[in-house]
Amino acid sequence: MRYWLFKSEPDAWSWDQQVAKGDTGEEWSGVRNYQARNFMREMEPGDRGFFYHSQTDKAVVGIVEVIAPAHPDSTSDNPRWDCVDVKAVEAMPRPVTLEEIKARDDLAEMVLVRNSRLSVQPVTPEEWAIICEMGGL
DNA sequence: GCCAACGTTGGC
DNA sequence: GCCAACGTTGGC
Repeated sequence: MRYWLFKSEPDAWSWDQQVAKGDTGEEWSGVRNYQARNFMREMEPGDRGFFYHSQTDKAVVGIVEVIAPAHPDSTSDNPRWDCVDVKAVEAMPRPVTLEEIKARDDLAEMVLVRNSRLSVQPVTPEEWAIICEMGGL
């Protein structure tokens, strides 16, 4: 099982909207970036991911699970764009902010810190454990 | 609202 | 195949 991070602008798709979808989940659609798409193609059902709010929040707010492998993105006519389906698993008891993440030496190598523009990215098991602990899980 | 970083496009 | 121009993202 691998770990990931999914970034979303809360105005476009928020954690609350994800939670409202329940176990049915929702397509992680709209990604139009090859690197991000390629990561989604590597995902398998059961993989876990952080749900990160960019812009106004700039914080990891919840955990999602991949429930369907990569398939064509229904919001694109172009067959090159694939996406996975994810469902909400649980909210972070305390959101972990970008500021807190940046303040830690042991998270300095996170893609979130090094390449802030990538919207779907891998997370190492070590990073996963640290952020879960910071978030009160 | 600004700007840096990055990805994409298109002319050559 | 290179690179300049342009558009977008996201932190500040």
